[in-house]
Amino acid sequence: MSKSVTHSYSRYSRAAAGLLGKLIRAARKQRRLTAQETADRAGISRGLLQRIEKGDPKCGIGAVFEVATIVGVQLFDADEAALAGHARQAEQHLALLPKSVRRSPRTVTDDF
Amino acid sequence: MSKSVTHSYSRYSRAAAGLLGKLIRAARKQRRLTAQETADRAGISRGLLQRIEKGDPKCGIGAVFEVATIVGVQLFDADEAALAGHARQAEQHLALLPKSVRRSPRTVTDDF
DNA sequence: AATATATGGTTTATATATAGTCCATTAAGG
DNA sequence: CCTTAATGGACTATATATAAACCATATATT
Repeated sequence: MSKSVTHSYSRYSRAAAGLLGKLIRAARKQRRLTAQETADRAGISRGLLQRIEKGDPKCGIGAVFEVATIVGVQLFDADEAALAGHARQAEQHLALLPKSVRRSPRTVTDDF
Repeated sequence: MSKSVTHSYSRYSRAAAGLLGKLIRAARKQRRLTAQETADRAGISRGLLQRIEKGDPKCGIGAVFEVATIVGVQLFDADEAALAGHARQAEQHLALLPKSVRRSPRTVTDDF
């Protein structure tokens, strides 16, 4: 038990995770899906689903997205086709940028 | 090494995680942020940032959202205020739904 | 009201994510 | 070019997420 670092997240991140959890829970209820059934379909445990719906930031993003998909919460406002399009666009954008960022010698613009 | 279950995610979930990673990476380059610097600001390791940008579904959603916020990728199209609004709305919606879903007695509609 | 079931919250054991190194490669900028 | 830094990819130790089983409570349905 050397030293737990207890990472803390920004208010926004916590709010985002919490919101997503609430949306998922609302969507699940709307579809009248049992927690157990939803967890089974997602291939996760009921306990993990509880934490996801509670907005626990330590849940794997894959599990969260999986559940979101199952209960019908759309990420990015998109269907899979649009998803692919976005990905392509993101990649093209990347191609135009330098492959590695190099900081300017003078101390960086780290303004607060 | 008893038995790794190797959970598999749906195509959509994987696509979503992958897209988010690409968006994050593109945004980081646009802002000319070093991987190390970004990781430092997010309070995570550079290795984890790499996995996030690669779209690894096992990354914690809190870490992903934190990085997304830092590099300026907006989730849910919203600022923090709108986030709170969404949360309120989701909660109100929940209030209207039964607190526990009950499956109809006849075998469930589990059609494949 | 009675009954059956969904949910919330524990606990424990195990798998695995993460941090923190390391090294090799690449590419930016002088 | 040459130098310096950023990146990608391994590897290890440790913290922790997850599954599974459990119990108590609340709630739906008869």
